[in-house]
Amino acid sequence: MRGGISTFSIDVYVQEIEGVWYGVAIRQGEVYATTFSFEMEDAIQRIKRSLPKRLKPIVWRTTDLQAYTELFHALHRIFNGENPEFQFKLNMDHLTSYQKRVLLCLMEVPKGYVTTYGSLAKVAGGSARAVGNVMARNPFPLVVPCHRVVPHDLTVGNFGHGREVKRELLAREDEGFTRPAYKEIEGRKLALFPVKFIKGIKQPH
DNA sequence: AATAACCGGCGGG
DNA sequence: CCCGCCGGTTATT
Repeated sequence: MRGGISTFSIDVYVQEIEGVWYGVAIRQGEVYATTFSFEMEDAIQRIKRSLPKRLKPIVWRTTDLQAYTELFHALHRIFNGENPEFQFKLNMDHLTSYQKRVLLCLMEVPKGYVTTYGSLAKVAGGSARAVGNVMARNPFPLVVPCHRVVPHDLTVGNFGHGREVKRELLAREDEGFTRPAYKEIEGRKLALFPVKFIKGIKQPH
């Protein structure tokens, strides 16, 4: 192939659980992308968009409960506001160093809290705008919780799956926290706000 | 390789 | 509300 870098195939699996379609891209035991959608085709398209050009996706629809049951169910549990162990290795080799830095910081935001684009930028570098760019292209939605990033006025803000879905995800993640907190990352403070602080989040009663 | 256009934001008036 | 700026990424030349 003319001395160029060869292309590799990567397996893309989709599976439906309780009305939600989940998708994962896996190669040699490592996860390259995850997604969810309410339509199978959309889930496949979202996964494909996340993959680097040189990876040729091969799509499988899995109904059998074998290799990746645990992975799909972890995604489904996060979707439902739970906090499962996630022991699969994420492969971020195809991301820029800035994307990796932002996503790794974001993984420090625990369920029940949100942070802001600006605060994430202060910790990870770049600007709030740049953080927004990273969020918009997050290859691991749910696993890397980009739904936990909101504008600094604590409105819900935007979301690739629609802001109503973002609102619902956050409402289900409520842990009853009532005070802001922060997490120290490399000497800088990442702001954490209870999900209750977000404007328009339904209170459970 | 260089430049422009595009945003899931912010902050000041 | 408006506006200038933000800075990484992608599209265009």
